[in-house]
Amino acid sequence: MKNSGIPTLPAAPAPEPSTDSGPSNFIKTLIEEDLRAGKNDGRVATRFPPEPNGYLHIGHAKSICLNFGLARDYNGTCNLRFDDTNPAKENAEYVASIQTDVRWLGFDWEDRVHFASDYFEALYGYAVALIQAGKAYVCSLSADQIREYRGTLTEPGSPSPYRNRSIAENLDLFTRMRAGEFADGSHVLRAKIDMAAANLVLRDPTLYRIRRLHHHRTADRWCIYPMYDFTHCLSDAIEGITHSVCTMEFENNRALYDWVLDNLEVPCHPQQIEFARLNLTHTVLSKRKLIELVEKGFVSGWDDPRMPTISGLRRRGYPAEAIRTFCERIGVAKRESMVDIALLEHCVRENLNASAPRVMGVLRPLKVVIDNYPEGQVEEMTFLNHPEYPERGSRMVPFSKVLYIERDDFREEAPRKWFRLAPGREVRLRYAYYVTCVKVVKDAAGEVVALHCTYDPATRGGDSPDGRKVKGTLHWVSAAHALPAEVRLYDNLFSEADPQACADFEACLNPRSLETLTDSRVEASLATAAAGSRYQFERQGYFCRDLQAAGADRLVFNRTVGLRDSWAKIEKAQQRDA
RNA sequence: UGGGGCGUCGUCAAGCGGUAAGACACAGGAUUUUGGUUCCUGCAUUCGGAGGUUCGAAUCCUCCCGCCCCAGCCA
Repeated sequence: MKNSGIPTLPAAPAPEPSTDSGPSNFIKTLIEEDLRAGKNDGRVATRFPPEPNGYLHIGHAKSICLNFGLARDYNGTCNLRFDDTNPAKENAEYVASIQTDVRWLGFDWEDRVHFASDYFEALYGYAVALIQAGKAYVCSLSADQIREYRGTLTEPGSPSPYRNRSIAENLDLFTRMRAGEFADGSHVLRAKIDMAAANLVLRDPTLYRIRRLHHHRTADRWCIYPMYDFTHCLSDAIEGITHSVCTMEFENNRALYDWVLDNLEVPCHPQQIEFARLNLTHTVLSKRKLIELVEKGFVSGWDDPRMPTISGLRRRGYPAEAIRTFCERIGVAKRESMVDIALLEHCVRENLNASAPRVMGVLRPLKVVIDNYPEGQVEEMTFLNHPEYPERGSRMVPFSKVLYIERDDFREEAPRKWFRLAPGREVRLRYAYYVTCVKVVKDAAGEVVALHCTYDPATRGGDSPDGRKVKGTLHWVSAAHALPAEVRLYDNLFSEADPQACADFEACLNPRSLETLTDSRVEASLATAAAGSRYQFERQGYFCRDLQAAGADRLVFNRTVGLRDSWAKIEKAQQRDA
């Protein structure tokens, strides 16, 4: 620092702890306490345990960022584990998509992909051990009867008539369950805990059920499948997980998680910690609802750019880094919350503003003829790829007599504070010339079909030597040089902030969530845009070349998110005041 | 009328007995060849409510109120 002669300031305060691991939260606090107490030999091991029964969404991203983030922050590990104990709902397509999505989000499980189904044999052994300890029994009540015996929230349950079968009989029955001697649903294995427990989860929970279903990994080797509560805690213990992070709805299940581990000889006893799942305005994040949107055709598929799925957001053009930033900013706590989707969009704009090259795209073209521009002349104008970073270079864009500008940039009758084009008004064409509107051409229906302007040759590049100021700057494209493109404008899937609260959630769907523009024009440099590459169409928003349509004969761009639009706000306020 | 959890700005969220961080949103203003970006400024005398303890309470105690989860052979 140069000596400015300014008196020395008091010593600077100690630097804040490094922030690159993100803000703290109650889980980090807890882990730090464990570390200080020397628990788990200072080891931190987490896991992300999806059930492969659907595509991952932004809510899962919160959990992924949390679990992998914890491992990163404390020099630990995070496993990817598929909780695949219910073959009725799970399949290999989901397994594949989940791996793609976690990787795309930027996380690496190295060689630690696991499947609960890999533990089926071990789990069976644990079940046998429980039976031998007199802590589990085969129950031959029907599902309906089990429910009746369970009691209610306020009344205790009553013991199953099979509760006191001998260990030998239980062992025999359980062996035969595995051997396929019994029909589906005829018997289950239950833990013998307490039918009067205030926590319903502890009223002799089912551990195994008979299901003759083909499993995507174990094929037809098993006809009995373990339940979540039995599987999850043991899988955690087998993998040496230290902190088993899950969402709040599993809080009641923690008692059972602990019971199983306390009543079996296991390598370790991980700690289950619950946090609140993410809710986002104007969308739904329940797998059931998401599946419904796909199956009823309200969207084109799991990766429809309107979907809150990772694959949808990816196709929409959301950078993985922006999603990670979002997950960091929303924090981690236990209270139920509803995050404004505006925060997600903010993170996306913030990321794209810095990274996306600027480009010209006219969404709804309006023809403009420059009357005093020489017929047949073409000038190459210099456009900056990113005005804030001149080092990112520039490119040449052709200018000619016939151009397209945005329809929205012209008004026959200029409202108050209108900076854009109107009859007699002068504006700047970005990086080109000042032009003045001298004539409006309409068709028989009175629709404006073209504009005639004059240009000021002295303003080449967009600056006027006489210091004359112009308030509006418009983007444009040369009619003869631009490329036709299809542009898809996306908006919130639901018009209501909380679609869950809608009596009929289908009625809350936003009818304008997708608008397809088939006659847009983009600058020629976009011809070679890679699938998935992102640009800012100046003054419009951020767009991404569609992943699916990239191979087609025409250019297709998806609007990731629009730019903030303060003119829209001004106009809205004017209408309100009127 | 059972058990578990949660109530701090419009929305998230710090705070852990010493006198309410931050972000988004919103509202002003400055700069601007994107009405973008950036930059200033404003935005909870009060922490669900009522009592109490204390020199001092969002933080401790008591009672009350509200919201969420649990009665799958789902996860």
